[in-house]
Amino acid sequence: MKNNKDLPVEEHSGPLMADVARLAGVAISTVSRALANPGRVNEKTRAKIDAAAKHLGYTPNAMARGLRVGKSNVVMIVLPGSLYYGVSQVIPQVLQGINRSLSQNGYHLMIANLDRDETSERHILDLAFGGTVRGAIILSSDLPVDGGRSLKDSALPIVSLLFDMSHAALPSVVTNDRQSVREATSELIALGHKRFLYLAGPVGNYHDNERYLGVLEALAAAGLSEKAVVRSGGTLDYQHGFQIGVAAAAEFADLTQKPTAVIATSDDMAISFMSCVQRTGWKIPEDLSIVSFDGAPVCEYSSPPLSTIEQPVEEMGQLAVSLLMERIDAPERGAAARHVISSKLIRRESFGPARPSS
Amino acid sequence: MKNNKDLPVEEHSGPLMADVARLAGVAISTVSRALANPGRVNEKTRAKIDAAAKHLGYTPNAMARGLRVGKSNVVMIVLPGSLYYGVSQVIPQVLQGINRSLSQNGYHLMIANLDRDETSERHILDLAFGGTVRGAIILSSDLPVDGGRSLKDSALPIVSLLFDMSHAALPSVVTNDRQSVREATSELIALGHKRFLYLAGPVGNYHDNERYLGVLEALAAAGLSEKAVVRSGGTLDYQHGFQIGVAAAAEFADLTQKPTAVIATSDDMAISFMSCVQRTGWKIPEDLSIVSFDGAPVCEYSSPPLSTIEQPVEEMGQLAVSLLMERIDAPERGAAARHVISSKLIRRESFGPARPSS
DNA sequence: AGAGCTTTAGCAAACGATTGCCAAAAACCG
DNA sequence: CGGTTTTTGGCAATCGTTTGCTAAAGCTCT
Repeated sequence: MKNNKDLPVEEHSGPLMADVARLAGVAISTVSRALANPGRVNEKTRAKIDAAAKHLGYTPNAMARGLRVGKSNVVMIVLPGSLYYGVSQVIPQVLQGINRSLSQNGYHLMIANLDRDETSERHILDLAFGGTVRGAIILSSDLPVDGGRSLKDSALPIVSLLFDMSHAALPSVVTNDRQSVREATSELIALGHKRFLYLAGPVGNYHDNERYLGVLEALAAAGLSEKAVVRSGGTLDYQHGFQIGVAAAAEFADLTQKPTAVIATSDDMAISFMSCVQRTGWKIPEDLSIVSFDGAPVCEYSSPPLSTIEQPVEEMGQLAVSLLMERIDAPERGAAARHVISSKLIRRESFGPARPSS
Repeated sequence: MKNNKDLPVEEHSGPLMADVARLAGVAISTVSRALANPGRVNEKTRAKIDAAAKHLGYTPNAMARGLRVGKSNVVMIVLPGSLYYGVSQVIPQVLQGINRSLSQNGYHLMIANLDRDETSERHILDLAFGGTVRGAIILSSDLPVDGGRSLKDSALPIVSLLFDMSHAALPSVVTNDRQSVREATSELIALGHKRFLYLAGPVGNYHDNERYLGVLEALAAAGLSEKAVVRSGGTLDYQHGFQIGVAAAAEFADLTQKPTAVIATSDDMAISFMSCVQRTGWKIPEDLSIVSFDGAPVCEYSSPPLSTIEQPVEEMGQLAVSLLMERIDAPERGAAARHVISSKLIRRESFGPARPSS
């Protein structure tokens, strides 16, 4: 390395710990201890050091510390490929809940990905194995894989949010999708509805499974056949939320026996569905009742206001973080509990009694 | 440091560069060169090294590299306090555009903040001054400050997105808000509208300023007085988008001279406003025309479908990233251009000719 | 004042990679 | 085969912090 002492001044980052030590008139190791472990140093010198640090605008170099102690203060969040995946409208709230909790614990939030292509997978694993992140919160049912590496094999503390991955030894924070949908369906049945249209999410998706099962359970409990529900869609990803609703409306128009109630698995599809069928003369809720899922704020202002099952995503994010903190502090793989937070139906004008005629 | 050679095996992270070197039968420095600068090493040995690295699942430690070379591969995004700030619906798209471009350039995306309290400010500055991030994209008109430190003073390459901060020497990527609103307003005037209601964002907000000026310019160009427009709201933050619309609808109900056209500065407020005034018997667009701003996908499915001015946020994000990359490569403070990307009005059923009666 | 205590200085070895340097080895060429 | 070029090996310093250690210093208390 070329000795560049001859240069006028090095365009370095900022003041170093050594600078603080010099200014405070103490040893560099004392500065380190004062900053990291305030208890182990005399109050007076600690104050002196603090003052010096503040005066210089000193900020410890995170990479140097991270390298030394072998851990970082960053947590990454892994998203599913399609941003919308069923909670489109609530992503910002999820992030907010997570970020707030992380901040309180002194961590930073890194977005590992938004797409889920090969490049992204590699990036995610680089973050995990390159020591950049200390933990991960994953909102997806499949763990990233690239080349020989897999997130599953990393020693990284991970918790799953919105998807139940307790079977894969990941602590999971989920809502009681199935039960909520069952209750909503039962409520529709009690209102006299006997034929249903179910607007599906992508086939095989965890949330679609759960929610559809909820419908079936309610039918069974009421002594109705599975034939009482028509499944629509399932070929499109949640990403195309609005398109699903449009397609479903076309499908609805072709049905000879019209259902009297619709259960949608996301607000987006419910909104576009309503818009389309209303345009063809159907009245909601007089002709057709609708209930959907997500709890997007906009539902309150659709016409008619849309009943939706709201997930307390912010609370869920916070819980996910605190579980992650536990795993970081006590990295016991194994005991992966499934934490259920109740979602709840918000009743609005989009549903009512079934028409006597049908 | 205690010598712990007696411990069975160290729960280290993973394989080191030294392990790769050993397996490939080459020197550690050769491995480093092969990985970082593939050109400077024989193709055959490079292949051997690659194979060894892949076999071990080797991932270079980002913090060690970062410490050594004095730079990281992380870019942070600084958000305004309220998540919604006028582009609520499009935050995910913005992030997506930014993240995709960053990935292509080998960078990772860190969310510096979602709130904007004191803790967040400190975190942001820690990231900036602690060497964690290599650059920043800021979506806010005020730069973080904490204690003695200010983002302004950091040597960090920064670009501003959505807000024009070229006056503060930050390259900025913005839309032509004012012009778009002016054109939309002119279009309404051409349709015979003479009295307007303007649904304002927070007073003093850059976007609110620009958009309101657009309205005024259109009025002036048509020879109309400024009195032709009633300003509503301005006390609530964009965060409360829907509430602004609700409040504005109440205000609208009290007006003795009803406007025939409404210009809203965000889709959220337009949607809730429509919902409320429709409930009191007003017909849109027969009685009242509405145009809003943001280009949220949901507008296509409101009733009636809402005309809105769409901002190409993904494209803007990409441009912001490429500007940032330039700044990183050639850190010339100064020449801070303002890059304008055109937004455009999407015409839907929410507006039409003014009623002759008024 | 000396014993017993807490606090600090100073030293040095990490953490895991990058990089300049020079010599050794290998490959290439006529 | 000698000479030239390309490629490697080894060494050592470096990035900025943490941390264990020992010894020195400061303090309190009898």
